[in-house]
Amino acid sequence: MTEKKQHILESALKLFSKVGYEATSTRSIAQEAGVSEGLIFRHFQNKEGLLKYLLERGHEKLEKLIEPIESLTHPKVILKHVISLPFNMAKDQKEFWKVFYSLRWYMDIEKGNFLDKLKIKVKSAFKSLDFSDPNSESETFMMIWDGAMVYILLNNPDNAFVIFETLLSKYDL
Amino acid sequence: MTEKKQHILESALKLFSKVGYEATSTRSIAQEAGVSEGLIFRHFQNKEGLLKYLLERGHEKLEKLIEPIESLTHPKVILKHVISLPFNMAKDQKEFWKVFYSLRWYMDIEKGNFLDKLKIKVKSAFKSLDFSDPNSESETFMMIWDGAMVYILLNNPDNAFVIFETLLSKYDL
Amino acid sequence: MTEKKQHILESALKLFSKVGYEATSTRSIAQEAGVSEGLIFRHFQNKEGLLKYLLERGHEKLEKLIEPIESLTHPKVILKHVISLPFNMAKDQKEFWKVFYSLRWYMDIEKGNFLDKLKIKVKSAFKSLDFSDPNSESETFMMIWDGAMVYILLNNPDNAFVIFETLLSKYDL
Amino acid sequence: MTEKKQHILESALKLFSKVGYEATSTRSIAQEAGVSEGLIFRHFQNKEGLLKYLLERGHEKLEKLIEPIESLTHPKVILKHVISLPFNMAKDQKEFWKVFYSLRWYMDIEKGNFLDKLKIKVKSAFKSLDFSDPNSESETFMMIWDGAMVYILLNNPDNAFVIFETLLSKYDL
DNA sequence: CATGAATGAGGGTTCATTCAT
DNA sequence: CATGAATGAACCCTCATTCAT
Repeated sequence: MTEKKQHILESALKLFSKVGYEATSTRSIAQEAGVSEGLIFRHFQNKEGLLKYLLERGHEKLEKLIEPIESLTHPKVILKHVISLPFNMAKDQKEFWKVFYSLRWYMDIEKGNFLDKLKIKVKSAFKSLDFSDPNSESETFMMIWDGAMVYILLNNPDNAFVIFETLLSKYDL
Repeated sequence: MTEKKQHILESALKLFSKVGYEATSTRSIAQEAGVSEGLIFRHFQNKEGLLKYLLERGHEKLEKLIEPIESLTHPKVILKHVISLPFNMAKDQKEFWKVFYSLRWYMDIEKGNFLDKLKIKVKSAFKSLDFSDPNSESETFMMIWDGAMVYILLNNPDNAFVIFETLLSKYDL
Repeated sequence: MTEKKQHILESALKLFSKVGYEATSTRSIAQEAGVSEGLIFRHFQNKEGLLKYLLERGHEKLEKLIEPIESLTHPKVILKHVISLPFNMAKDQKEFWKVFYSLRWYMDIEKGNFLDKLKIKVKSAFKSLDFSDPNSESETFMMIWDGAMVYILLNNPDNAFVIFETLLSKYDL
Repeated sequence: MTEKKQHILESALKLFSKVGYEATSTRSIAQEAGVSEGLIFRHFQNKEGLLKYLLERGHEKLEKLIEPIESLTHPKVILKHVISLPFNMAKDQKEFWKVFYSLRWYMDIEKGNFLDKLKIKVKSAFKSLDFSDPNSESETFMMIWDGAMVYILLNNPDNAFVIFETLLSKYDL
């Protein structure tokens, strides 16, 4: 990974998350990265290749986020940990999620294993807690999780903590 | 409103919701509508004008959705009614929301009064129910509402009703 | 057929025949035609579409060249008429053939019916003249015809008439 | 001549003859040769340099083809020998001629001495045979020779031998 | 109201070529 | 000798938009 390739990746993520994938020209990426336009195509084949690469790298980072959760056992701790994720994101994670969330409306972006793994963990937690329908509970929980994610990303709220607390109370966490 | 203008609107909404606003060319709209490309610009000035028009018309329809809620008084009935909205959408409403939800990531789309009115109504309901922090409660409630909306639009699930029920239980509705 | 479309066709034929299809940019065609580059694509879809159109039009013109030959009956007159074709070409026919002859090395350009029709006529002539192997004779004749065509196009010779006569003598025409 | 340089030459000849000089990218040559793109430029300065080199080497090989003819004295033997050349070509000679023949439409490729030497030899043969106009005869003969060459290269025919015989009969060879 | 020819800026991409290593 | 990262000009093509009819 050369420095310039890295620059391209950073600039692309930044621009994709700021104005959207479609609205971002390869020209603007090159400019932002201080690089010739051709270099983008040498490294990533085409614009979509660059996007794919970005998404893969994003997923890899997310996988690492999940590891500490995997080893948790107490159900309420699990749920609390999962629901806290949207409220604790680094900047580049936010950028990644913005791209991801805006793209899923029109592109087949397999969420990879990340959200699935999360849901499985959540479901087992609800099972442990003797919920009558763990399936629907986990589905609903993840739906809310998604809502929280979107809320954070779009509004960047000051009162995130209060929302978080309110959410916890719904599940007695 | 001539018939052709109507065709343009329908085609645009269909395409915007299917492939996205940016990815939809005025040419494809004209083709889909069986109309010359120039006519789009005669009627709507430019592509963005067409979008704006579409969004306004969408909001108008939504306003009508809200009217029956406005007159409700019992707080639990209000909440139930509001949270049921994502689960009861006509086809063109879905198309509208898809466009709206995908666009809000990168465009300044004033949600208009619709969501605000809904939130106000919800907040007063929580107040009536003596929740300690009606503000955060309504904020959280609408966040979940959003999550439900996205969930329905993206997954078009069979088990929507079960999710709906699960959601109701969280608020004892 | 608008005037501008006609200009594009003329410019394209001119440039294709002068520097070759591959080496001719759509930009240069537009410039030569005094037309915006986009117009080429509106009228002909893409560069290859323009070429195809040109080739078809060329073939149509050739078909007309063949008509007077079709009605001939005397075998020697037929052969003489056919072999004279390369030596009697208008400017735009020359341009067409240059494009055609340079392209056939790497592209599947079905010669259309023109050369085939010519060969059939030639074969029947050789049959009438009681040649022992009319098939090979006509094949060879057309091969020489091709050689003459190339010779004329590439060298634009002054002594074309002498060559023509020399050729006739080979077949006692 | 390193092995890699040789690979480049072979790959270039192969690709030039298959898809044409213009349509062949230096990248594709490097790939085909299993070599870095930069190496092409180290060895041949630029793409045209590579072509020139190839053409020179081709001509050198042709010179060797001519040597046995140079020493011939009997005019009919000479003519027969010359006209047989198109029908007896090795694979790489064919590749060379394809490149040569497709390029001559738009590039100044001095045919080198090969064809000239051939023509001179042919002319002297016709002189020996007391043809009234040896000049035109040799010109015409070489024109037919060219036609045969093109015919062989483009059609790769099974019946080449019959054509050859038919051609001989035209000159009582 | 409606068409469709026409534009020109900008889109993604490929190209031959250079240069530090 | 050989690589491969990097360039920037040019490529074909699509876009939203205009305008005469």
